[in-house]
Amino acid sequence: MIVIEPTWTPERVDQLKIYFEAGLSCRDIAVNIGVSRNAVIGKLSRLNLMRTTPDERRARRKKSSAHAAQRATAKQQLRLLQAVYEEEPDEAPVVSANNCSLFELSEQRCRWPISTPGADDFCFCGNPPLGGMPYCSGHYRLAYQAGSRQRAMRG
DNA sequence: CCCTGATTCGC
DNA sequence: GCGAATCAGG
Repeated sequence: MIVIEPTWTPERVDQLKIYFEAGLSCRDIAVNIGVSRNAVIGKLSRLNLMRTTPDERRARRKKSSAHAAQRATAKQQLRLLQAVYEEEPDEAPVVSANNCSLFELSEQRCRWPISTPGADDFCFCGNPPLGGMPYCSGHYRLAYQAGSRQRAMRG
C-alpha cells in the first residue's frame, strides 16, 4: 500500500499536462489532482508550461524584494480592510453620532454622504476612516463593492 | 470582496 | 524541486 505521496509522481505530471492542455484553470487542475493551486502553478512554472508568454509575465515584479519598501497600494489597503473586517463581529457602523457637514470634512472623517445632497439634513458620516481610505470600514464595502458579486459558481 | 495567474523565497 | 506566501490584475 502506497501510503506516502512522493509529491509529483510521473502520473500526476502527466495529468497536469493533460488538464493544462485541456484548457482547465489552475484551480481545476489542482482539485482534480488533489494538490494546492500554487503547487500546480509552481510546477507549471518550473516546467516552463505557462500559458502566458515571457513578455506578459514580465509585467510582474521585475525587481527582487530586497527593498521590501512596499508602498501603500490600494490593493494592500484593501487586504488590510479585509483583515479588519474579518475581526469585526458586529454590523458595520453605518450610522454614526458624529455626523459632520461638508465644511467639517477632513482627512480623518469618513466622506460617506448621509441623506441626499441639498437636503436640509444632508451631512457626512464623519467616522474615523481606515488605512488612509476616505471611508470608514463600514462604508468602505458599500462604496467599493457592495456585494456586487453574482459569479456563477461552478461545481 | 472573491478569484486566478505568476513570481518570490524559505525549506 | 517543492509549495506557501505574496503580489498583481480582473
